[in-house]
Amino acid sequence: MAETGKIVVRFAPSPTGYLHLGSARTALFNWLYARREGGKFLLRIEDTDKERSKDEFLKEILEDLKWLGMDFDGELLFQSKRLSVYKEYATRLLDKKLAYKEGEAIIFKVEKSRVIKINDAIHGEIAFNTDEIKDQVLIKSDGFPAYNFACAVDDHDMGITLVIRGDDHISNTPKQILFYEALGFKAPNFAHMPLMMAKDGSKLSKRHGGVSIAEYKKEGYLPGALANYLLLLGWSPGKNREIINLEETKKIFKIEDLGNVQVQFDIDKLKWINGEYIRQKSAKELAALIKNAKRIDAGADENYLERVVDLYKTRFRTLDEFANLTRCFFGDGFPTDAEAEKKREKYLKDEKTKKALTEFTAALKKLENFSSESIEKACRKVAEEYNVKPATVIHPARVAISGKTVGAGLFEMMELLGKKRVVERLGKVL
RNA sequence: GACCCCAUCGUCCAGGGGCCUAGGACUCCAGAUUUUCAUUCUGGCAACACGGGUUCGAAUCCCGUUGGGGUCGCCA
Repeated sequence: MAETGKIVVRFAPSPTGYLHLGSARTALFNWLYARREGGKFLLRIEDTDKERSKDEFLKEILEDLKWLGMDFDGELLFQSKRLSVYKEYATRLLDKKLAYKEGEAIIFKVEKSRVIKINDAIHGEIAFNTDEIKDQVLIKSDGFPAYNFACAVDDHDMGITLVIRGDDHISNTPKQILFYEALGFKAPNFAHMPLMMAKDGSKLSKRHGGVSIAEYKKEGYLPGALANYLLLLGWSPGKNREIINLEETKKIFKIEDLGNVQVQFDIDKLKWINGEYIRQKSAKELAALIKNAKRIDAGADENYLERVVDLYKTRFRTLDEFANLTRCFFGDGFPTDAEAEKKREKYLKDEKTKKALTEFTAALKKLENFSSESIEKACRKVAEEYNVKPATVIHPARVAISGKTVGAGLFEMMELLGKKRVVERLGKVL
């Protein structure tokens, strides 16, 4: 199967769960390495756990990889379809007396007091004494191969030249090397990447919020931004650069540049990067994304949606944030924040302010050209008449029309909402 | 516990013997702009884990300690 002289790497998920942030990062570095070296990026499905493997997980994993921007070469390889291959190799070891049977299972006999050395591309030399390694199951009683055996056999058969995987596999490596030796195969090279932990240094888990790529997709993170962030964990483009896309990265990525230090996932930085990517996109592109993801209920007019996006472009870092921020533009059922309501009431307790706002509302009603410019003119005029700062009118007005104390410029918001809705909403609080 | 990996601001990354009174980014704080928020701009807080060596000189090399992490399944 293997072409000589060519770089071949693989990503080998087991379809027993969704694609995890950590696995996605591993996949990304594999993909980058393959693309940079002009090699192949293969996908192998490790579905030897009959109970836990599910089609829906596989489907989602494939979808998420694609979403993040990775493509793979060749056919998918399913371990569950290669049972006879593993059995044959195991039988070979049985014949050579390197393994023995225990019931239906086939067990590999580990020779004691040997030193197995790995030359890891990230960690350098790592040595193990085989005294630390127990005899290894090759074929389980159910006829399925054990993980390490299937992994070694497949990496060989697929012609893998470099295995890039997490540090949690370091201790599996000497076992696999033993299998390569016994089978008479040349072992691939290895690169073990330090693991990703939660922000507090503990294991990345559900309690720390999202761990699956699907969740970030759902919350409205952009794939390029997520990939960019993951890239920065253990790698750097240099020159103090932070924002870099996959296209550019695949031209400069080198496996030697991978860090050997454990990293922590920081949602704040991800959000910042996502915000950067959002600001790079046009309102049109963002509107399309928002529409596709059904982020807003109303079947809003495209042009209108684009204008809302434009107004809020610097104010949201995820599509979810956009949806929460702009509910008042897509129907009258928007909620009013408790704090905002308090502020509005406080403003309107002042008689002068209330009168000014009433007058402002009346002026708006009479406006023929409901543009932000003329709205602003009207606002300033009223403020002057009542001898109050424009802000005194503006703040309660914003709460009235949007339910929030924060948002875009009031006059632009009003123009976009249109006279009818604005006057109605102001009337309700006066 | 045994074996293995790791150690620069809270986090990510740069720095790999003199260029380091350690640089950038996120976060946080302050200021400017502004109708709020955000954006943008300016400034600030904040780190070489500790102890021994080696060396004229160590964040950088070596050893140890401590700390964190991983693995010890007929899970993958």
